[in-house]
Amino acid sequence: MTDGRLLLLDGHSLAYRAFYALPAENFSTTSGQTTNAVYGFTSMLINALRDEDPTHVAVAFDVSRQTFRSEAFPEYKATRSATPQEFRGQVDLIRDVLTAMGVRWIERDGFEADDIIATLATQAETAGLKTSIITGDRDAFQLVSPAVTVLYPRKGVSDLARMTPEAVEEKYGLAPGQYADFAALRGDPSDNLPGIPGVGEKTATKWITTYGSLTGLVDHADEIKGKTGEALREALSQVLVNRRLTELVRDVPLDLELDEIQRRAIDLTAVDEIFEALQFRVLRDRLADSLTTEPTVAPEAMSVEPDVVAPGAWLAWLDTHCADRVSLAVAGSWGGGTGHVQALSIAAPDGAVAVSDPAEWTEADATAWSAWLSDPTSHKVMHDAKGPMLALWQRGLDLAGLVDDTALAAYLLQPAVRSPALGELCERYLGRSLAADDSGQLTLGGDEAADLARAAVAVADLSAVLEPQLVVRGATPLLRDVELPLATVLARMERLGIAADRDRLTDLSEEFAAHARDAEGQGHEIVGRSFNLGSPKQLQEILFGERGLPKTKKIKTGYTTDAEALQSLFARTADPVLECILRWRDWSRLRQTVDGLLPLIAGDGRIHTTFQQTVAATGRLSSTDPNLQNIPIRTEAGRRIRECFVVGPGFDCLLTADYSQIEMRIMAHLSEDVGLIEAFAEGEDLHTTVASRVFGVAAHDVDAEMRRRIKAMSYGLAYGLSAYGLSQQLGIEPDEAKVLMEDYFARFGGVRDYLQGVVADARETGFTETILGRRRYLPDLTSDNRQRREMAERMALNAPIQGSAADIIKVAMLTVDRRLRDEGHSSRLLLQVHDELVLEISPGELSAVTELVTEAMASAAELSVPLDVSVGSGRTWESAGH
DNA sequence: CACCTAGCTA
DNA sequence: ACGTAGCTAGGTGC
Repeated sequence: MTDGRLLLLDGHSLAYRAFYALPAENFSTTSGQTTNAVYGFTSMLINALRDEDPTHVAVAFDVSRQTFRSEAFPEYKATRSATPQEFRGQVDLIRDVLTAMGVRWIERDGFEADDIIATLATQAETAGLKTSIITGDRDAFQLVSPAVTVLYPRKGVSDLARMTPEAVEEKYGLAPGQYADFAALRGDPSDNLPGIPGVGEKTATKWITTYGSLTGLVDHADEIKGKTGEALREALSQVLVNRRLTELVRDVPLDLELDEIQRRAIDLTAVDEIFEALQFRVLRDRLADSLTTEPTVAPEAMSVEPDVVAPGAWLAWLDTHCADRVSLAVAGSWGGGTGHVQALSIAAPDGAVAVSDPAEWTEADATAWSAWLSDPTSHKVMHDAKGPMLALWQRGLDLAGLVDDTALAAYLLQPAVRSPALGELCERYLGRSLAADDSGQLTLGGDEAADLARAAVAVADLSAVLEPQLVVRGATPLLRDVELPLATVLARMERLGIAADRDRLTDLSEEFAAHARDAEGQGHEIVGRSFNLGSPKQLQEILFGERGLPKTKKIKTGYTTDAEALQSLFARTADPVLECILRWRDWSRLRQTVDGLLPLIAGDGRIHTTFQQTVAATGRLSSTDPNLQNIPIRTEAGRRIRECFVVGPGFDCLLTADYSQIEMRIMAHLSEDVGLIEAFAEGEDLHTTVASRVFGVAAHDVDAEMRRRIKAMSYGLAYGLSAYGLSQQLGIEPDEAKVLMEDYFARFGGVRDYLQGVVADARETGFTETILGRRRYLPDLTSDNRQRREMAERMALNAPIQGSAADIIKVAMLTVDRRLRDEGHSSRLLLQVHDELVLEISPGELSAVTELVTEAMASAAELSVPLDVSVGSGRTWESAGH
């Protein structure tokens, strides 16, 4: 039994921790039973069973306050206030949970849970077991040894400090064996054990380390000088009483063999029953996951022997094996709207696998491949097909008949997992490793053919595993009708790119750089020496050190020097260096943006971004290399960068079409708030209409400030804005912001009810959902860590709104793309910027395409308010904007 | 190379 | 601690 592991939990102390860590209002059943302590305890138990993977497990409880300690020292724990009513019943529920989970719990009259734990840990050490103890009582630190670790909840119920002998030494400067002596000297207010006046942890540690132990200290008590020495001699008898109480009993008569606390299989039916009664849906799933999720070490990759297909034999091979749905893996590279195919691999449903190098194709092979790839009735499954599609296009090969994409499928199942790389999915869903690098772009290394063949097989297996999960989830239409066809539309947009005015960008770069140099020079002159304006560290030294400016908001590395802080400093001190820094930042930022774009202008004079379809947890797209979704627009100089995105040769103009206030419209739709729906129906300026209702004045009496506040409030709502945040943004007192929010909700109560409902539902189900059923899982909604929990709540507020907007514009893009092609237009979609589409318009097509785009966007979803679209056109992105 | 700060977009 | 979702650049310290 050398590799046995014992897990011990202190039932009462952990339940107490949970009771105070988790807000009771978030944890009660519909019948009114408070469950925060049960939840927190059970959560810790499940985590520990998963993380410690014990062979033996037991939970110890205190029986009553009558113990040998209270007999020896009547004041022991006498100041503990009465157990709160809502806590008491929960201990019984915890016992029920333990019974259902097959975990033994132990209590003994006259002893505390810690004594039982000390006894079992001692027995286990003798028997050669390693022990992990989870307790909120620091007295257990005395048990720590090479064989015994204490896991002490640092904060809440999920953050455990792993107290090994080294950790105890580091934290207290003591060996675990000295802890009881130390605790006796320090005293313990929560146990009502008096300490020594003037002696805290520092002095206690010093004495113990100097004299080795309490006995050693007592022997030399007379030598200790000063007030603390006197206090020690005065309190000596109390300290010795304390010492008897802090020592844990290691030989409680338990009448229990270690065999009896061997971990048993969990009775899932019983667990389901009690978790159902406690309404612990999330925990149930977590427990089920922890039982089914297999080893952290991925097993061997499977071995695959691809067929060797002779040159000229591909037509026959494809004919024989590829009638049905097959998986296709491509090795190569792609990005920036283009790519290169190195090799292809097919895994057919009949088990046949083959790898092909296009460089070795005969003419007949090329024809066979081309026909098969472009045949929409030959169904293919791929992983992250958008990139390979670009590479295939580059070779003149078209791809059709794509019926599944495992990257998109995995993204819909778990959108919060960034980059569903094939290797990771293989380990997560198939429990085996894949010999491909993390990028998902297969590189042909050592045994290149075998690697690629393995990828093709993995894609087939993954697709088979993911598909039923999507069906259960109801996400199949989202994959089949939205994400999958969108991948092709995005690939087309990436391949097209947008034309850039290189000369103009070059001029801008020089001009912006000159302005930046100017600001830099002035800054150096004011400070009297040269320094790096781009270094927050140097700025801090100069501003807060040399120039003695008032400190700004604290950040990890000191004090912030962000624009907002510097502006407020300037308002107070008028220090001219601040103005130089801000000016330098503005110009160098613009120059940076321009300089980032210039090298990305391809040989065709166009910039080809890459749209990421599987990174944003809400369902949005993102854009990289370069990011064309954050091109400046707010400032005049910034807009000059937009002027460098131009219509390409042979086309008439660019057209931009954007949804106005789409998020507020979605809010009106989802909340069904009558007032907000009416406000949109009126067709007047939304924020003015809303303001007139909140402030109870006529629309023409709404002044700019009123409108500004309401606009900020409306937008803030969709982000989970607090009264404090609103006050910060508006520059008003928190109280005033609170009143504003109350007034707002008095008029738009449906919005408040909806927002509250979203969070409550998400806490219950574990996820939020968009209008197309796109989910976002938010396990932190039940976190005991307040910061994480509140963050998750804000995400829950925002995800359905931002995500539904993403759903809508994706549908619109599909319609626009399809209709442009179906109706014979050569105008084309180039960019998407969340609520805006940018198109390049062929001569003579402007009015038809304007109508087409407006119509497609407005009808992309049927909401209870109209979807308003505004369009503009011009020779540049800037002049097409509005 | 990873992290932080800063700043741009919707 | 206090408004969501992204991407990129430069500085800093390992």
